[in-house]
Amino acid sequence: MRILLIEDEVALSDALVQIFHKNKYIVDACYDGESGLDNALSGIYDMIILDFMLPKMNGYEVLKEIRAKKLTTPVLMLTARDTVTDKVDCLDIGADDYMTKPFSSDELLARMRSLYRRNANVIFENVLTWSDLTLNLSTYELFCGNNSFKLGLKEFSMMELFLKNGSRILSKETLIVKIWGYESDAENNNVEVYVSFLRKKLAHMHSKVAIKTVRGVGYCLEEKG
Amino acid sequence: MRILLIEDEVALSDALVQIFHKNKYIVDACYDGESGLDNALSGIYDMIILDFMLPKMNGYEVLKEIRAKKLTTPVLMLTARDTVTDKVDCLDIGADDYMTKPFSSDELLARMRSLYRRNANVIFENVLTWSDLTLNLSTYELFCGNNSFKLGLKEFSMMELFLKNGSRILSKETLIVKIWGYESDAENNNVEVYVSFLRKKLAHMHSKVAIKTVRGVGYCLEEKG
DNA sequence: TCTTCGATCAGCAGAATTCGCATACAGCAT
DNA sequence: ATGCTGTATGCGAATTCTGCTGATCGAAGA
Repeated sequence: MRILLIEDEVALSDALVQIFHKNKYIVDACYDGESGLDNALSGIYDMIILDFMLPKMNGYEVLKEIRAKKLTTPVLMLTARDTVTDKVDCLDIGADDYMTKPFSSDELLARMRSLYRRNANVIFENVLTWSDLTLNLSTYELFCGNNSFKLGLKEFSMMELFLKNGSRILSKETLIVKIWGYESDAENNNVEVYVSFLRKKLAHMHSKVAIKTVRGVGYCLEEKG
Repeated sequence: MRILLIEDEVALSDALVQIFHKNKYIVDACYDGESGLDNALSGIYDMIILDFMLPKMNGYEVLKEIRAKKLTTPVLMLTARDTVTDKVDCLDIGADDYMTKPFSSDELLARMRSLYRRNANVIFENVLTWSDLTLNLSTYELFCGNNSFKLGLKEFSMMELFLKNGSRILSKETLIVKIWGYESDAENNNVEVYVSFLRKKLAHMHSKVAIKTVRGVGYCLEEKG
């Protein structure tokens, strides 16, 4: 697991880096908001540990910018500010957890494990992967080996849902609600058409993955071979 | 969002139910560990709020059992115990967040939103088990040991009913209503045909479970050996 | 206890109908 | 113009249903 630590108190930062190393994590440390944001946007991290009080740009702004750029990396806020509104604000703009100083390193590690466990194999470097498929969430490109396709918005949304759910079956109603929205008059046929488009592209790329239909129920991904 | 609240302090439970209602969440409340676990295993919830100190079975045990049954519903622990080891233990056996009493309801709601947001597009794994059989409600797969079968829609609905009712007898009329719907001209023979399909698959998997016919009444599951 | 008879059930195979697929085309926005 | 999106249609496939035959069960009477 690769971690980005954004924390300006050098003593604390160093201590955490040591602890993370002991736990076999790869860590990069930043000491101000701007460089933290730059590094975060590289998209290579599995988790970001973010302090609130930072030089140049505070943690709240960094987090906001990260989410505005559609980066989905899990963020754990780590701060001395413990008012409820601070916590609520951060959680609501996209933080995944929030710990107040002073804190126990064991608890921090446990919370990181918990967060990572739930998102394991789902999002890595801001792309979604499943079997030999990789979907870039920023460019809407779908990769399989050396081949790639740029997907349209609807195709992309559908592929995203499939990749996030793997072999779990998604009903057409679910797909309609998640892709076209709760109130829409999209019909089953719309789903079928886009499934057909995606299948065509998967075949072109010789992917091992196929979209399997479960008659009367919905669709799911399936790995061939 | 449908929430299961497992909390034995009635005053707190009632207050939370009110708060959840205000936020348009659907809530079911349980007051002890055993009934909480039963309800959790139904698999219909999007999130579980779980107290630690509970009659009959404590929260730790409930959580352990939930994860042992491969249920992936997010669980937020809510408890008076605030030692680090308690937190670490719970997070490591599968809790997604941990709050200590007393807590702010606003923070609770924010943490719930955060947890829900991150998993918004993921269908949680839900399974039903009885004896050596496990039915994955997300993939329509029926497992027995290493063997598995993908079930069709009607087979699946029937198996789901059987597993939910265990050794309780289900009449053909009940099965018809639940599988084919209230208004349908499906006849007893339809039920018999699908019972036969399922029996064939159970035999193939060498399951200890058999569908027993109770002549003139209906069917139920039976464990052999 | 054994036998008999009617009712109920299992299992198969082929028919039917629903459901899904692919393609074509029109509308719209960029 | 180009590409994305939504709608319509006929074909194809798989599940689901129906009808039938033989098997099994259980009650009642000898």
